[in-house]
Amino acid sequence: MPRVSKEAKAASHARIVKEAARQFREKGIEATGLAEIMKAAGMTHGGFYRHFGSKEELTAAAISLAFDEILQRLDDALETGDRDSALRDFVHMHLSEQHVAQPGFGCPIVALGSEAARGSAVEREAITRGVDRSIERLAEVIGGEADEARSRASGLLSLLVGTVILARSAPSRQRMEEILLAGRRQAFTSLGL
Amino acid sequence: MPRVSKEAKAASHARIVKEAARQFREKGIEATGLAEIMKAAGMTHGGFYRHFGSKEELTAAAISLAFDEILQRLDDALETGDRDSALRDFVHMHLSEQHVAQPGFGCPIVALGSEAARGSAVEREAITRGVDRSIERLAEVIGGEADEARSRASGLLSLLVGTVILARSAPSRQRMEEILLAGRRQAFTSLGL
DNA sequence: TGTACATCAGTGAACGCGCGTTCACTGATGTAC
DNA sequence: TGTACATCAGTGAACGCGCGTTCACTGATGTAC
Repeated sequence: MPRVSKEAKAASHARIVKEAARQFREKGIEATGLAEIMKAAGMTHGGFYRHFGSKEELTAAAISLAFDEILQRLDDALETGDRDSALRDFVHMHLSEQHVAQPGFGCPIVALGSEAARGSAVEREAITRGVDRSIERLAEVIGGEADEARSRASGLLSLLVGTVILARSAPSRQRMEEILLAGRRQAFTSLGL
Repeated sequence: MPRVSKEAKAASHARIVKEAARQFREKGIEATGLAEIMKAAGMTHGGFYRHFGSKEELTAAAISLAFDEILQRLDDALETGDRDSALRDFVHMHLSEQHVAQPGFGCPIVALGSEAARGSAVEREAITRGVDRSIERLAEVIGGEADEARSRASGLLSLLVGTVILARSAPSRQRMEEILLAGRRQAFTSLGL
């Protein structure tokens, strides 16, 4: 069948990164094989190295994509409402049962933070960069004096990340809801919403 | 050389779990080999199965030990001071540069939460049990009306866990300190300390 | 208390498996004329 | 515009490595008499 057009290659490339971003968040980086990702992208594993030099490189790209997706949601919320309602929506989205149940489409810090921080330089840079972008963007939305805004953004993000990790480790649905509710309460209180 | 006395076996067993608890938190569960753990415990890998039926079993034991250690620190803080100073100490300990720099001796939720939640049933139970114990113990220390105390405990733990994850993903020492400071501020504010 | 024997903690080699990576190959695409 | 040829995206088999697990073996420990 091969070779394939430039456009088809670009589409393949995008599918690989997209599937990687989903599967890494779902099962972890080490636990996900390149063959599984390539299969989900509709190819066999041999072609992988026409797109990436190593699994590490793909991991970095996948982490970056995951941050793009989640920050896009904040921007989307900002377009449909004012600052306060956007922040409220973002908190509700982050601290929802759906987010807890679907790690593959959720926050990369929650799903991959610990693992990526232990990874290679490119992987660490990708998560580091994403955390920095997230705090910066949240601080812009929160507004007010710069240092104060960054501090509140950092505290909010910490709370959101930690709450989802705890919720995913809850022993029952009831406990999970309790943890999410506590996180929402504290988030809204600290934001003054 | 073998066989070895009952006491010596118990000591070996304890060393294996202790080394596992440290190395798993440092490098992750999957990334740590049984041979490395056994070597650090002063043995060769072959003897492992005289102590555990599988790596999963060791993982569960190591996670439980890690929770014992960290909850002990809260109890220690309580013995040397009143409730408020114990909570302050616990927050300062959790949100310190030392904790960020030494995952091997730190919070198992931060280091292993995501990975363990994706693991086998025994691994999930260990992390789940630990999260539950932590919230319960913190709620006791916070005191007051039960549901309110649990909610505050849950929110506090979420914040502590998320802050350390973010701090470990910071791009520089300065950013790390900024994240820790923001976490401390928010923790003390929400506790009214 | 001493002796004979079974047990079993720990050793070190080996097994089997899955994984990341490599490679020869195919044939459609892109390019040079 | 058409033709000849080089390129290279994707295939599928193979390689090498590390890991969890197994196993035959050793010899000190624990036990039964």
